[in-house]
Amino acid sequence: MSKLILIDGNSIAFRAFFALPLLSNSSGLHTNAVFGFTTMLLRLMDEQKPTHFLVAFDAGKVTFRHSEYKEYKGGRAKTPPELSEQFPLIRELLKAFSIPQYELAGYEADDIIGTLTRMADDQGMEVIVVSGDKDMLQLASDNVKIAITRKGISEVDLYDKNEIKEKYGLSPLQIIDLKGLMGDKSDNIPGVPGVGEKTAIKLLQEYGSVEEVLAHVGEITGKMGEKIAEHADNARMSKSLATIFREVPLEQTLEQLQYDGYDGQAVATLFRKLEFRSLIDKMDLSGGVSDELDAEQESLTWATAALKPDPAIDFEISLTDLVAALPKVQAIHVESIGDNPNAAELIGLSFYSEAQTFYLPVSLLLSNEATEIRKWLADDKIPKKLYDLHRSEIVMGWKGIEIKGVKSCILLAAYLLDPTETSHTLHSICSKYGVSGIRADEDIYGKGAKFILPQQAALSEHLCRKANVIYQLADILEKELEKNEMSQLYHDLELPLSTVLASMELKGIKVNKDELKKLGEQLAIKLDELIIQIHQHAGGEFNINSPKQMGEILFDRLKLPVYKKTKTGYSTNVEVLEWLESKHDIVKHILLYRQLAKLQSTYVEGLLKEIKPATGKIHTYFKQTIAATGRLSSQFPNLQNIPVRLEEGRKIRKVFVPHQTGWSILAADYSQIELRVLAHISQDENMMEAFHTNLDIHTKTAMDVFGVEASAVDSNMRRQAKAVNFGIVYGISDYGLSQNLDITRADAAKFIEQYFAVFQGVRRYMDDIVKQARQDGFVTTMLKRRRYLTDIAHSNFNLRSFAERTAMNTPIQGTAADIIKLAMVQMDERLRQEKLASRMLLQVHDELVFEVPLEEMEIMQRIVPEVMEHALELSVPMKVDVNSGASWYEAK
DNA sequence: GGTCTCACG
DNA sequence: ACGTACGTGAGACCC
Repeated sequence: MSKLILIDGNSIAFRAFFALPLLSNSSGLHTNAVFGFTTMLLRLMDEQKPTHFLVAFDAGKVTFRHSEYKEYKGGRAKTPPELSEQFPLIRELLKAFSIPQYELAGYEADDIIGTLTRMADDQGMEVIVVSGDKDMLQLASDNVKIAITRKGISEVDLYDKNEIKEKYGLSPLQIIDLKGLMGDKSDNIPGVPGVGEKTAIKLLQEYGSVEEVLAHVGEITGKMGEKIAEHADNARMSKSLATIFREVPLEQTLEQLQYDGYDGQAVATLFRKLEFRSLIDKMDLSGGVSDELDAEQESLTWATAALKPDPAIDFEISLTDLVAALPKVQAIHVESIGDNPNAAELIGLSFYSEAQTFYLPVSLLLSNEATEIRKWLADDKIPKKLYDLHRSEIVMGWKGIEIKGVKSCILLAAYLLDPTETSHTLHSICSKYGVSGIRADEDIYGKGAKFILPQQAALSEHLCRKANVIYQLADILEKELEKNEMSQLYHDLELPLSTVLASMELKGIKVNKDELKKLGEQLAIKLDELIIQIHQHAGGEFNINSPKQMGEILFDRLKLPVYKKTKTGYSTNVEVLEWLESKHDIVKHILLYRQLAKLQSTYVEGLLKEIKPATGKIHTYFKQTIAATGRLSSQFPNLQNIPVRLEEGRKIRKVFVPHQTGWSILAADYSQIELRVLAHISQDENMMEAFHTNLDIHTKTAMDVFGVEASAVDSNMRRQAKAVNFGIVYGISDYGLSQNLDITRADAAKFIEQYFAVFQGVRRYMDDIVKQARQDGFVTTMLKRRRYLTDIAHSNFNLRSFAERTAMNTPIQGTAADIIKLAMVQMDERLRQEKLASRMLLQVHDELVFEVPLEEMEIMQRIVPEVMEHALELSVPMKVDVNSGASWYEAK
């Protein structure tokens, strides 16, 4: 039997657009509505298996309904440009799927669908109408079902005649009368004021139709009757507007809507352009690319890579043959399992050459017979390409094996090309750049509890394929980097940095475990006392760690005033608690409890878990390919957020000590690196002058903003000026500043205005960078690091404002990151040159931490600031403060 | 897995 | 009219 699917194209596009976050591909094209539309199509095809198909669109702005009622659809918000630009893509999508599409001037999609529904119904065809608009329910019949999207587009409610009866107690045609009485805000159809769905249904169940209701209006008592009588004309017109016109003069015949499926190649090509990776995988289109490339595919910059034939894979190769094959190897892959590289299990290596590709399990790699292979890996003069140099060096480093001569790291390159990309797995990079030939790790290994290593043959094939695509991707990505002028950043900074980081992480930092345990015991005593006191004040026991229970105690039981709410209930954060502190004695105990509980769980217990028993050290992992600004982040554990602001927490730093007795910890931090960077980038005369004369920048800001002498700046003025400076770096807004300083928005705005009056170069920079971001779609740092800002021209104020602040902040934060990274690479080099035993241990965004033997203390005190201050020359001097002591705590 | 809270620069 | 400061990671709770 034939089955016809009719889609209301505009309605589904709108639904998809508002249901999904604003996705966009790497060229800044928004794709969320297209994506939603696509998933809808795929599901319909899969579940319904239609024999006939059509997507109808509204044509133009004016329809016959406007001549009837010119306010029809008036007051509707304009279609956001982010959606408008997607309509051509949706048309393209339908073309790729070979699905007929149709529109007709003067008519809406509803009318086209209504007409076709009538025609199909007459022929006894089964029909499914898909829309987000409940008006469509009027089309239901024995053969016609209506699918209405629910909760965005992920689910639909399928209505047939009976279900409409069940849900509304009305026949399909009475849906029109329902609209006539209750109106429709979104189409600006008035209906009868005061009549909602409930009342309308009651009336229709009693009288049957709008006309009958009006005829019996005398019987309807009270206000309701008057209202209906008064708005009788409205009701009639509304009904007429809501009626779908089913006699559209169509050129399309039902036969023309026959659907015979689609060409996978055309769809795959479009999906690649749109970067619908998950869909490409789902449809298994990625593996199917064969030798013949169609013209369209050729237009993709990197599609040719897909031409590469499958590698010849040898997993039964002898070690002797393998060594003989090494000179031709161009790419390798180091496979390891586990999130934490310092605890990951090394599985094996694969090697790619044009002639053959082979796999070497870890057991063989570590055998005596593999010396030649390890030598090859450690040979700096043999160029290699791989994916994730940083992780590979750590994993191999734990086995005592070095990798040198790496000229390409796919992960690093992909990150630099777009640091905001959510995933940089080898598989996702392949999809993005049109390289086929590997499956996702998850496909091979499963995930979570289901994780399992496959048989040797399957494992070997998967890893060999990885080495193969690494080889293919290297060229593609490096050409892109070259285009973006990022080659130097990649080769001279980020790649060497990977090695520097790996060596820091492998060394680790010594932790005084006994001291840490002692701290934990002291905390436990205080926490126990606090728990008792808090429960007493509360008049009963509850879990203080549960924000939900805490909220109930404070606001329901103790009836404290509610200051702020979260999405799910009462907010109980520090800001709220500090506001409540004077109102109840329990609050100060809670505040102290929170502070100490954080120390106990995150820092005492958390750090204890990370100490390697054999060495007493902690080995963090600095992620090099996560932060959108170019900063590093630290994991397993995070050593970039060890407490410092409050003394109780700061004591945690006492447990970070040198790994040998007689050594010291040396910490060096940049003073005001971000504001110095801002002074340089903006070339603001006043600010540059301040740094040249080595003034305290916050005091200087206070002097200028308040118009007073240095001697007249009190601590409060300096504090406010400091907050303004922070705000400037973050991309200032009066609202943000007002929150931070707890002042009115108007006062905050005045501050900012005064600030810009004296720092005019800064104002110019802020204006220019936003303009430039709008023009280019991205911003850059001094070293050409790039961040795309897809929302910079968004119609939504919040999204656009956020993008604008990001445009202001990223060049500053990112350049600061560039500078300290440069300093790290140079410092590593310098330590080697000077043959020093001192070791670099940690980086905390503007601070480097070293351990230093006594005899090197003097030279390190000199060298470290020298290297850091001159890592990159700016038009203002850099300033670095150096401190040393027995632990990180003392090095302040 | 999402939410809240809080630690750092 | 809109209603956030920029960038991270981790622990606890709760569904």
